Amino acid sequence: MLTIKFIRENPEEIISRLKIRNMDAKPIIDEIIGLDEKRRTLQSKVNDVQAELNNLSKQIGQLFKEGKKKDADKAKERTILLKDELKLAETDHEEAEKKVLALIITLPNAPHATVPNGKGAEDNPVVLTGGEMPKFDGEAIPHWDLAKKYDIIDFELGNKLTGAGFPVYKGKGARYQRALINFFLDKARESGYTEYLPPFMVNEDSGFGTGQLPDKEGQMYHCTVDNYYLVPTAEVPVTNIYRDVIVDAEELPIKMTAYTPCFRREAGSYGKDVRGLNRLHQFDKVEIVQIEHPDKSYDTLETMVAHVVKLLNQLELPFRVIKLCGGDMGFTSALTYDLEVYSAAQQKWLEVSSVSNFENFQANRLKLRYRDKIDKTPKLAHTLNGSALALPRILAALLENNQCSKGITIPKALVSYTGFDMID
RNA sequence: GGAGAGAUGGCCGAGUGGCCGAAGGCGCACGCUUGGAAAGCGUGUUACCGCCAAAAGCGGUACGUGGGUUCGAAUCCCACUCUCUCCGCCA
Repeated sequence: MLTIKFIRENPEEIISRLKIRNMDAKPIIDEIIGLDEKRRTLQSKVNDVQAELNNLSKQIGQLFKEGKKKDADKAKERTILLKDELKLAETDHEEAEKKVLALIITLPNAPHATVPNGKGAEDNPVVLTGGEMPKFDGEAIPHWDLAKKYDIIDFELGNKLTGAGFPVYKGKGARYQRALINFFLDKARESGYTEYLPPFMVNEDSGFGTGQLPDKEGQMYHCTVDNYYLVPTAEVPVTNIYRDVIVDAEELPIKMTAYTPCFRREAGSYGKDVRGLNRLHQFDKVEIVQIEHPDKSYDTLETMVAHVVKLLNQLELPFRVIKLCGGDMGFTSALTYDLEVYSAAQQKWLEVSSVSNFENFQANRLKLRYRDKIDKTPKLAHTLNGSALALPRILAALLENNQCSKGITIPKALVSYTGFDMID
């Protein structure tokens, strides 16, 4: 959520930055500013009446004490008038406030000035590539067939137990998952992130804090009996640790990592893209989250991307980093890098990580602030997060790219985690 | 699931209708003291919103949440939420 103060003070900047999202925000910004002005006028009115009322009440108490009942009764009559006036002004004020909020909440985050223009995924520029493309003599087998051949992932069994999109990992498949989770958590810890193991369900306040609610509840599984939501990403519980918190500026940056399963209803998903591990209702992911000083958040974003790049190098996967254009960015982000790995058998790039700076968009909802020694008033912090990494598509690429006549090899960096160097 | 207790500032905790944004303590900051520290003494220390170009200042709001009674509510009434304790069940 953008702050009303920033909108009020920098309307032109907001409008031009939202233009990067191909959005003409002028009408709505104008409306917000107009309503906010009205709101402030009404607040002054409310304040004045309330002040007079407070004064009168004090006087009445005093008069009673002095036994001047007549004067007190006279003052009481005046308060009756004032109370009506107050009620009216309050109602109007509340209404204006609600309208402002309702409009602001529809505004996506303002993209960073360096976000490229573009309509959709095809316009995202590649900013970095790395790793070696796999070469095969014959046809590479897609991972869903490999999974069956080596009996490591059972999709049909998942259908039986739950439904589509809930695969069952088995034997070396299950161990491979566990190895990857441990590997990712260890690497994050080595980079200075504190490991958390958060709840896998969150309440409504947490859903609102990171921006999943109120609009996107359809994407989360909802336990209606208790009104809890299954986490769609560790970002939600981990970032919400700092909801309603004021931290000392010296504590920044705060670096956290967590593994959680992620649950997504993914209402709109189609056809061949959802085969195998490409799109699931439940998947595993290690997330990295940082809370940072506004002056440093963009440098920090780069270090987070570098961390993920390092992981992909260690996994020996061919990858590319793309910068999302305005038309392809998420609602809450100011700047996002996606990291993709190349899948040999599917012959396409698969998104395995998304690293974003949200600036103060989440912090404003979370009321996550920092305080520095010089200027004592708390200010909104910046939040960032990224996948490091999401497992299923990584596993898909690892299976497909490392297949050979004898089986599927395991990257060197992982062998000490898996306890085996070949799936056969 | 059953019974009971409770929710006040960064923390502990007092406050049962006005003098309470809230005693006292802890913590924190600054100063004095000291060779240095501790102790001691003194001063200060909530957040949000509005007015103001800004600072100062002024006004308003907030004692779990929402409503009600009253000229006036932390305090009385109603509803809700959450927490804790005991019993039951259970990994």
